Amino acid sequence: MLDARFVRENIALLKSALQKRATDINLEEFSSLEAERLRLTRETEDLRNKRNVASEEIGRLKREKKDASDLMQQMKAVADRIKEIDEELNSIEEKTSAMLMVIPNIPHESVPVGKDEDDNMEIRRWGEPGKFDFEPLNHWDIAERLDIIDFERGAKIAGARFSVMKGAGARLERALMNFMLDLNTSKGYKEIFPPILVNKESMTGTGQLPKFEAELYKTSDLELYLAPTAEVPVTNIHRGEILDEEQLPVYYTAYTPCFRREAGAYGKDVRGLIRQHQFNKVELVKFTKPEDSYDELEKLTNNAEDILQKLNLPYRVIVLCTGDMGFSSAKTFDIEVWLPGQNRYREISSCSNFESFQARRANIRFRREGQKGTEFVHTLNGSGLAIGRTLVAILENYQQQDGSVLVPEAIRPYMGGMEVIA
RNA sequence: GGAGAGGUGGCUGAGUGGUUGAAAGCGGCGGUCUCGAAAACCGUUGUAGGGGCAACUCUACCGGGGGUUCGAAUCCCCCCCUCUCCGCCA
Repeated sequence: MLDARFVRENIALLKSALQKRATDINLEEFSSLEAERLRLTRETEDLRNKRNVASEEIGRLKREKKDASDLMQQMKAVADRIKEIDEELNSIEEKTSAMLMVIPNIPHESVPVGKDEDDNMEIRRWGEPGKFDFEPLNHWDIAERLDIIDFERGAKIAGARFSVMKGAGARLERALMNFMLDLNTSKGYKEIFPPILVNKESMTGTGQLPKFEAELYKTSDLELYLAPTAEVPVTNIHRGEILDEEQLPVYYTAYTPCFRREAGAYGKDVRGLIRQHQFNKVELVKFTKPEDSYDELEKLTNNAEDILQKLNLPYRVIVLCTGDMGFSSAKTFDIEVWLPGQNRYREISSCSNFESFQARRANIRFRREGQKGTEFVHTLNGSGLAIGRTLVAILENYQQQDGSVLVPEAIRPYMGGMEVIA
């Protein structure tokens, strides 16, 4: 969420920023509603002041056993008027906050302007895509041959886009979680295991609601949603809090399952593990001072890359253009891993700086040493990494001609020393 | 699920419907004292939004939302959360 005052005072700037993001919000309407809101606020505050003064006087008169019925009569009228204005104010605020809630974040100046994913820019590559002297298979073919992922039974149990991990596949899934959590915590991220069901306030705090309800699973008898990413519960840890300057930056890492409806992705990635309704992910989350957040974004991205390097998986880093960025983000780097079975790079991590956008929604502030007042923190997060897609990358990059898959050295300790899945 | 108790400032904890933004204590900050520190003493110490160049001033906030009243932390209703006991359960 953007600051209401900022919006009404920067209409022009916003217009061009929002154009870049291919959204249309009626900013003039917002502005005039805001002006009305301010006018009414002043009026009601004046009336309240009048009433407060009079009420005190009434109290004094009564203590002195004098008649106050005249004044009380007058204040009754004032109270009615206050009520009237407040109702008007409520309806205006409902509108303005609803508008404010669906305005996306303003892209950082370093973000390339573009329309869609074709305008994203590659920043760097690491590793060489491996050469195979046989035709590399898709991960679902590899997995089915090894009987480590069962898509059919996943569909039977739950539906399309669900799967059952079995044997060495299940073990590998677990090994990857532990490997990533251990690596992340060794870099100073505190391990978190949060609730996976979250309330509406949390979803609103990080920006999933109110705009993206269709992407979320919601429980029927309770107002609880299944988290689509650990970003939601972990960022909301500090919702409504004022942090001390010396606490910052705060680093968290969390493994959680993630649940996404994938509405509107009907034709996409229907086979395999790439796009599932339920998947596992290890997330990195940071709370920083505003002046540090872009350095911290670089570091966070590097931390995610390090996981791929330790697994010796080739990848590239791209910066998303204005048209492809998520709603809440000011700047996003995607890390894409090389998948020989698809002969292309696929997203495996998305690292974003939300600046104060989420912090303002979730009201997460900090206080500078020796200074009056508070400021919003900047929040960041990135996958470190998506487990299922990492497993896919391992299967495809480490596959051998005989259909077996080598276990990357870094995770052999987590696999009980297993060197090959056959 | 049943029965009860309670949610007040960074923390502990008072609060009869009328200077209560809120006693007191602790903590924090500043000062006096000291070579320095502790102790003691004095002072200060919430957030947000309006107005003003500023000093300052107004408004709101005592879990959340409604209501009663000239006036609500205090009374009424709904919701949320915490605690205790019983039952059930991993």
